[in-house]
Amino acid sequence: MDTRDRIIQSAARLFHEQGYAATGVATILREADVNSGSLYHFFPSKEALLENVLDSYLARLYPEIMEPMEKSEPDPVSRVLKLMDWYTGFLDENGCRLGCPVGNLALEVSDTHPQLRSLIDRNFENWTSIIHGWLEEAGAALPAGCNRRALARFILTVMEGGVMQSRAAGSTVPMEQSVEQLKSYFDALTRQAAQELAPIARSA
Amino acid sequence: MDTRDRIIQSAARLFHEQGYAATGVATILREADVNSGSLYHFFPSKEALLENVLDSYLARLYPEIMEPMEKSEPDPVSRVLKLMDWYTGFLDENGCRLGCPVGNLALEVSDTHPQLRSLIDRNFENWTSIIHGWLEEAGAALPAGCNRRALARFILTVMEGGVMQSRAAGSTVPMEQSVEQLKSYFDALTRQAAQELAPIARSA
DNA sequence: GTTATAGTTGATTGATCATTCAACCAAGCA
DNA sequence: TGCTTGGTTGAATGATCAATCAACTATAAC
Repeated sequence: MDTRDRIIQSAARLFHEQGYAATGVATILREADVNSGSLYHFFPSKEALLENVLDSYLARLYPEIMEPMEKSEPDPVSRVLKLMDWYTGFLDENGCRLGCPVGNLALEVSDTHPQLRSLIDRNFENWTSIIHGWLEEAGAALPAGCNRRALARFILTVMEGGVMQSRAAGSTVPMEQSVEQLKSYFDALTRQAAQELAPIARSA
Repeated sequence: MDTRDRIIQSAARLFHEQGYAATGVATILREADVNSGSLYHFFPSKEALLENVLDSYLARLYPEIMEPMEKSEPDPVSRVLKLMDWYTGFLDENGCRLGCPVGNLALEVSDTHPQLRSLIDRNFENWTSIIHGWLEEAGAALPAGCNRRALARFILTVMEGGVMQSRAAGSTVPMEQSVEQLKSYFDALTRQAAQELAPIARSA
């Protein structure tokens, strides 16, 4: 890996573990085994470095997380449910630490750094668009009148909110309970969709 | 207001606006119009000061936000829906900035400061317990088998996740869409509860 | 009036902060 | 061989960081 990529990788890891403000440039330099001059040769500032970290997150979401999901699970609704479990598992594997690198930055820098805010937003939009695609792919498995864009947003909302509480609790319980509720909502939606398709059938 | 309270108030405001790491003690001193010796007379460290800020959040949630809600809206289900709108309104009034002071800190310091993490958790638990109480109060308006504790957690999850995305987007749309979905879930639950109460009646 | 207690003052500490820069080096090309 | 380009070195900068502390003041107790 070349110097530039090594800097981005180290910065990404440290920003994720410690946050943006709490991470010193000196620590990034040590971690990447690079001198300060090299870092400032590639990036004009610490903020610009974070911009590149966010760019790399944006570029990697689909090929590294979403595309493998598509290949391992053909049914779009099951795939969405699987994704929820994947996030819960990720949280568990890390002992309820770290969480979402983009979400962390969203709350830390959105108000004070407009440029970064917009890049974070693009990351969220990208995530939402992919899931939106899956939900459209689900076709009649979801109710016809269901706002699938809003539903995709809602899934991200629940993932981020659940992760936040689980990190604070030091336990996966809040995340699991949130996912349980979201799945119960999904159940209601798919049941409604099934009824729309077969309006004659009735439950006892 | 005495010196100690002035320090806590200024610290709370600045931590909320800029984050914990990004806020310097010198800025707090200037804001509170206090000398450093005074601050360190009351609080042994910046971290201890944040602990007191979190204590004050914990003490103020019920009397300042939840109790007024209870007094203005007697029906517990309507009250929960009203609370969602209240958070959306708060976000809007602040131009999609600030967000939840506890949520911000949860993502910034949970991993690195165990003491603070536990205090943040207590704030979330407090919030959840109050809403859990409301949902129990709702009685048969919700399905008998519904996990009301998990549902209370879920509402907090959606609030925090929605606020995060709205701050990143600089727009209330993500928050509104998330609340819309949550209300639709609530609708499904109350409809189910109504059916449990009147099992004979059927829809066309 | 004396003495203790609680709180205030603000200069000072050494560490760490992000950033700069002149010197240096290796590879490619003339 | 000399020149250019892209990258590296690491000491140095001034600002800001959290925290300290000895001196000082106001209040209350006796």
